[in-house]
Amino acid sequence: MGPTTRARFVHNRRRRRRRGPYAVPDDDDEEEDQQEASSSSSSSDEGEEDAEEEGSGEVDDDEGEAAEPSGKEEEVSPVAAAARSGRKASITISLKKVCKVCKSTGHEAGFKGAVYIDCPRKPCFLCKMPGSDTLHCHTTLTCPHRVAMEHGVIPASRRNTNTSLDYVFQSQVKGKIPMVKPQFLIPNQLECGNIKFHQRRVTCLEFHPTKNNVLLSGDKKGLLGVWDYVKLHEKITYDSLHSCILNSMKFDTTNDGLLYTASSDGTISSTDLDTGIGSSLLNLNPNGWNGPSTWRMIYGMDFNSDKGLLLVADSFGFLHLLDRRLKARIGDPILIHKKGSKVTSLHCNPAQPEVLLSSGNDHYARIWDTRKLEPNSAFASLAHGRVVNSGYFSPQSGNKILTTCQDNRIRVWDYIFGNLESPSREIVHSHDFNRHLTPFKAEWDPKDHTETVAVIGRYISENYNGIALHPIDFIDTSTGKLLAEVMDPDITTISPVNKLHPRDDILASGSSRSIFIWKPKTESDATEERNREKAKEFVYGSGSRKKSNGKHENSSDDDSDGSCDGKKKKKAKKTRFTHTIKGKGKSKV
DNA sequence: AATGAATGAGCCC
DNA sequence: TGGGCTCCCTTCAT
Repeated sequence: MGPTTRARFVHNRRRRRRRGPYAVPDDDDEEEDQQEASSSSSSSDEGEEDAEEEGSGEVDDDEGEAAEPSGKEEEVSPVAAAARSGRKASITISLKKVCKVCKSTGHEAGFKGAVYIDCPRKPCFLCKMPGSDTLHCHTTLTCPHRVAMEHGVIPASRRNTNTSLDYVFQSQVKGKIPMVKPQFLIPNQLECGNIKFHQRRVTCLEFHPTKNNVLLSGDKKGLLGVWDYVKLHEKITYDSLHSCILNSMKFDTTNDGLLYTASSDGTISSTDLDTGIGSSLLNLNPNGWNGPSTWRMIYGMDFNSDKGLLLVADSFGFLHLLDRRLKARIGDPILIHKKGSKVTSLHCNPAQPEVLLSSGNDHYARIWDTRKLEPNSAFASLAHGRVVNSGYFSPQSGNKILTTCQDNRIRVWDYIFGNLESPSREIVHSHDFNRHLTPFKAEWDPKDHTETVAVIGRYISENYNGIALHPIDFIDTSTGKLLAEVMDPDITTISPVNKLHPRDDILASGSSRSIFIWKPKTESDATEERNREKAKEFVYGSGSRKKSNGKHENSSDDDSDGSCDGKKKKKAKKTRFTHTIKGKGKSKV
């Protein structure tokens, strides 16, 4: 914590608190104001200490501080801080624990070992209900949705239940779903990991539609990687397709070799993967950079195979239609989300390609008929609590909708032609984020005929025997039940990008700059693992939440991978990848 | 080991 | 409507 931070801290005491949809009640601010006035003593536990803080003036209790390992904030001279802020030195000294989140005393937030201790004054980080110091409330650690994930479902408040239409819908849905659910294998065993193939974080993944072991990946720099994860050394990268974030990839369903890519540079590229020849299909910024207010970025894209149409949405709320053969735009752009707001994703219905689902920063997901597109002609507008990261029709019947919203809820609509006023289910799940990460997107398992299983990375960590890990969650969207948590003690980073193989039981995940391939555990894997665990006195994947003192062991991730990477770097600049992990028996150098 | 930067949405004025 | 400020479990490089 630097001196400037300290200065900001002093300054911040005057700030207005942000009020989100689930913001804590007002008394929080009032209390803070009282502290500022330092006149009346607060009724809270911290009151005494606050008074001490404000009143004690120049004295710094160094002796008391020495025993406080986490009292970093106090080490900075307030005089220096004040000097930097250009004001006369008004000395603010905290003697006791200071919460780095709410800046008040008496408690501390942050990691204690692998367990994150919440600030009791803040909303639950998972379900966003008010913090534990307010009436009837809890912190993230004790959130009912966390303790038992299967209780994370909030049933929809369906006013029109039991209408005759509902029965019709139900029977129609049921008619399309095979009654016998095939055995579902969770790809929970780390097969291989490719390290620093990408120089920036992975933003999208896609399996090749016909070549079974080929995975494509895009990153924040616009690099496209094509990788055969069985023949580990077969890798091709394209670095000149895009100049920044590769947001979406789609194969031409009529030509497997043709890949369309959408980027925040405002262009759509078409690349022939057999010849490596690429061409630009669309450029929304033909006049170059004229500042952020005019720069158009492309996030959502999908391909309508019936019409040979490419649907593209920009960061100003507009939808563009593109004829693939003519390589020309069709008609004028149409406003499909709030003007000036980002359209985050597009998806054509697999059963009826003219039906389009769009998601946006304007807190809505919308269903459109692309045959009669006009502004405000949406078939339905699905309201969400915050930004909608993604929306997908179910992969086979196209009858369901799955959305991921930054209000930490996954929403499911069971029948798109039914009552869409409110979702059939809301599933509380941690996937909101604050900058720096690729947005989380819950995605259907394309192989699941029952159209219930979805996969999504988890933001908040769980303490798995002393290591804070961020699992990749498999969720039963019909019940909200957590089917599986996929993680590995060597992967301590968050995996926001996940893709399930269209035919095999394989999961590809993108975590920061690395890509990982997961397969189901075989019997021998399981035995081997049990033995290893025994040896290590380490019960992996039990989901038990024991206290421990190992914080994020990020170093373990970097240790072997980084050193390997370093050696590779000397050899060849471009071939930075090829380091693989098989299983979890990693030897540290 | 501490620190800062990259970076986007929400909210306030 | 736009600029400015803030933010909670990041990640990585220096």
